[in-house]
Amino acid sequence: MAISEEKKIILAQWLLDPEKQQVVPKDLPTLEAKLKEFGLFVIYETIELPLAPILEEMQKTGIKVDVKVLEKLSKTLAAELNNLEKEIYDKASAPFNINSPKQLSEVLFDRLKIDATGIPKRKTGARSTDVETLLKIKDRHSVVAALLKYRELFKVFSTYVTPLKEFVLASKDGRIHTEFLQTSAATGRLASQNPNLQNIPIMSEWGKKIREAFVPEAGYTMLALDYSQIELRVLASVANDTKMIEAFKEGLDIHKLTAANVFDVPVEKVTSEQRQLAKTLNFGVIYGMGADAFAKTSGINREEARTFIEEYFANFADIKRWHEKTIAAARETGYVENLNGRKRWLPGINTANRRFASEAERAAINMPIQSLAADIIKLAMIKVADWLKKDKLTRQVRMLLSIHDELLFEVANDKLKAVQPKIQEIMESAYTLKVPLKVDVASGKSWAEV
DNA sequence: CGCATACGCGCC
DNA sequence: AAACGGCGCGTTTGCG
Repeated sequence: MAISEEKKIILAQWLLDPEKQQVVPKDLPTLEAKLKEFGLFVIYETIELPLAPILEEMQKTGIKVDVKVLEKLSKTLAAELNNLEKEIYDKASAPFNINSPKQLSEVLFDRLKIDATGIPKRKTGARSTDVETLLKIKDRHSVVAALLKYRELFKVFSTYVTPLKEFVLASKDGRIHTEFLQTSAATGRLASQNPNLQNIPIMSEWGKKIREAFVPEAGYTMLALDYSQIELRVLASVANDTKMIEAFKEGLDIHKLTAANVFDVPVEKVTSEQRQLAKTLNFGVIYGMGADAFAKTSGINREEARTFIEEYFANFADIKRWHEKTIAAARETGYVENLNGRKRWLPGINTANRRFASEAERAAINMPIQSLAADIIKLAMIKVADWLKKDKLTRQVRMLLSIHDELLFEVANDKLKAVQPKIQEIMESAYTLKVPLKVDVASGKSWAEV
């Protein structure tokens, strides 16, 4: 499948400047010369160009949705929301627009006189009404529990159930055809829109119910393969951290090992609380998290948070050095890049405004990790698609979705047993890091089951 | 009336 | 008080 010149131009322009900070050439020959000059031609030719027709094919394929499941869900939610609405008006002694944060904050803090001390202000000065705030004041008024429930259900109803129903009905073939965006994320990740199928709920009980609506075609089975801790593996490899590399090579529980190091206890003595804290630390390091954010998400005070972070960097010294090196390089050049040369310009990195500079520093830390993980899954998609074509399996195995570290397929039932380990193998060998890549596999009769 | 913004929230 | 990276999207609200 040929790629239009127009599409090539857009891809090239995006690689040269993912956030359109600069003026980039408009004609392909000049663009390709520029790509070579900036070391971007290889990912252009070996990743982005081959990926484009694969994404087109996935969009055309779509994913089957059982509308009846959604319709049933819709009715249940509508009824429940109706009850909650009445209960909230009753407890607030007056009707108001629950979906308006402005009106809600007035009801809670002015009319019902709930104590607003310690409640964060939004940038407009309004008192926050987000979930975190509501949880804080849950014990102070009985309306709050109903509000939390309402928020959760309304989100599911308005963002997922209703629009998804519309999309299936509009498509005529019983399938939803999302659009994959190849040039919208500054890190090189894919995005999905109309509808976004990369943010379908999974955590809540309602998430499972929604995912039950995503089903394979008759005679096929859903197959999901996801990279286990890919970003942490990329971090270990990119920062060349001896201790973390060793842990992944040995197949150890990385969060438990982190806890053992940070809390200076034997691995077998690590408590579940310590492991959870270590897990937050590990993720925080990928995002360039500071002590305040860590304290907040872990429910500890700032001093403890500082101590733990210090302890973390004392143990994973190579990661600390990599952070410093990465930020220094970004200040020097004005951009960061991953191992494959993919770049992101950071205009804020040298500004005097600490807020913007810190924001750029966190992006600088995150980009080489997130973007290499994105490259790896893109390469895996290309290799899987090549294999399917070579083995004439394109009818029996359909790639449906790519969700950052996960690939979803529908596979003809009689091919499942053979195909599953093959795709797993392709994904695990798609890229060579200093640690092994691990892929978890699951299959089932709906997206909920995988 | 359409559009941009603020707020809030789902996912990785 | 906030400052944890990357997205897309629904509703409300203010503006032209």
